[in-house]
Amino acid sequence: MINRVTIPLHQRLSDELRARVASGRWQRGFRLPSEAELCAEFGTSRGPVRQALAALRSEGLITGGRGRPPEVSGAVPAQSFSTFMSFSEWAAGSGFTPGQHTYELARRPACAEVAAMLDVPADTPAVDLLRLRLLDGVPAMIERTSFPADVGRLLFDFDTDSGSVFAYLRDQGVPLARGHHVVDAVAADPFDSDALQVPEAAPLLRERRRSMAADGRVLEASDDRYRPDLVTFSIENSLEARAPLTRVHSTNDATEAT
Amino acid sequence: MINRVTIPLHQRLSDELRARVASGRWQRGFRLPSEAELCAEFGTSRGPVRQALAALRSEGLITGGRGRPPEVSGAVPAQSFSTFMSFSEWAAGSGFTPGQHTYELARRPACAEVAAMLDVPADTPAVDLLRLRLLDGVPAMIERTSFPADVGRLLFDFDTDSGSVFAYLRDQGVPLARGHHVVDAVAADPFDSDALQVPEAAPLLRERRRSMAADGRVLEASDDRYRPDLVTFSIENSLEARAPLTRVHSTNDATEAT
DNA sequence: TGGACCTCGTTGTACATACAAGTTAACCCG
DNA sequence: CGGGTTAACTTGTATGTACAACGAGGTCCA
Repeated sequence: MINRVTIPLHQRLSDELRARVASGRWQRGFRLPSEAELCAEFGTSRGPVRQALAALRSEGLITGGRGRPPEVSGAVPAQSFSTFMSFSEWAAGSGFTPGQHTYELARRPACAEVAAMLDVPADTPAVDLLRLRLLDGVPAMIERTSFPADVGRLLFDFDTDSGSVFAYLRDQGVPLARGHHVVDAVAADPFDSDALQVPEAAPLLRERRRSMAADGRVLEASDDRYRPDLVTFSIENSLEARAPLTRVHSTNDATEAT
Repeated sequence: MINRVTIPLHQRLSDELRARVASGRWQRGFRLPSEAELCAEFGTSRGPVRQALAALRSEGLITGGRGRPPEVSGAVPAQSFSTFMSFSEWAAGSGFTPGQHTYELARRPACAEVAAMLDVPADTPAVDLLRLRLLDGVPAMIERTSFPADVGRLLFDFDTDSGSVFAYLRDQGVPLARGHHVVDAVAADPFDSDALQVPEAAPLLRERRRSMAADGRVLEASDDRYRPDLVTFSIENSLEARAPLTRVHSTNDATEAT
């Protein structure tokens, strides 16, 4: 039974503060109320307020230090687990219409590479999914995903052209809990260049991902290749907060600071 | 005057715990002592202990939840601000010998791109630094960095072939506090391919960086191009902890989990 | 023997308090 | 009028307490 009646107070606070920033009510540079004022407004003690502010700070949304009330940094906010894991959710949240075209959904014995990524013996049954992902109808990413058979089996009851595999699997109870990502660059192979409409051997931004359950079992492994003129990754770090990573639609320059 | 006599308790605790993991005394999967035991060991209250554990958790070093003592996750630990900002520090910490060869250190009016990155008017005096970075003597990265004149001026008193510009500037009192990074992929231009010893138009992993003071003034802007077979970026995220980003030496595969 | 149940230990959440450290703004004096 | 000092305010750090939520392991009964 799912028991979601009690949302912790500090989380409700951080959600509320996040919403005020997102709505534009609190603009960049806005000096937010002191902890004491927030306590008074929400009728709580300092603990939850500080916990909520710490969460926003770790996301890079606010800055500030001892003696000075926090300020809205206006930086790119860090992305939650599901937003970072799901292309569809990320695209929708960024104001684009995500799309997809499925080339292949196949069950076959795992080849050596797939077996290594899924952490299973070679020739174990696996399910491979090959899709082209679109942003507002424009080809943006080639997605080569493999699943263990018991997870991939679910996909044959799902229209992979309809939307988010991540959301579907989560709704089916697949306990995705952690992700490990490696980002590098590769040259487009003939298939990539044709699908993404770029010259052959053009540089692509590649994210290799392994998604795991809490106990470490690999539930999904993927090789995603992005058109770097369309999608990049962005990081904010500072002396206080370590670097959270976000995937960002690249508007052909890195100098979007106003 | 630098006043560093008092290191906060929770930070000493997290440093100690981090050290135990790094030393191998606490291996992957090790179930660490309960909060009560840690309190007893260090003679503190639960507050600092929880603060230290929260720091480790946000770095992805430990996992765990309600009712279950935390466990060492064995994941790639997040990198601190200075480790992530400094190629030299990162390389040394990863077990490599960093090296560098300076092509050019020049003072000239900022061109349009540099001016935009540094957030100054065009033709403002700026200092450009062009260096090849090495790992164990192997070309790994091309670094094109620009500084405002008052910061770059310091470099003319520094041997840019000797080591870390980041550490030098920090020691000179330059208050680097925040970084904004954008990662994408580009094709090697003729100069890149010659310096990095890769074919022309080979894909390179690019990190564009703007380093700022706490008040937002840009103190450094850089375009770093990595050989993707030598350096990649790595991210761990989870339902609890958002994604910190790390730069990782790529050992030609992404499946280094044992 | 096996399964349901309960208890105990552990972490998450929340409140109250106190002091230290840094920032800001007002104030006073030259 | 300007500059330095001071006082008030704000956040960081730390302690203590209490209860809720959850997991694991043992116990008891069928």
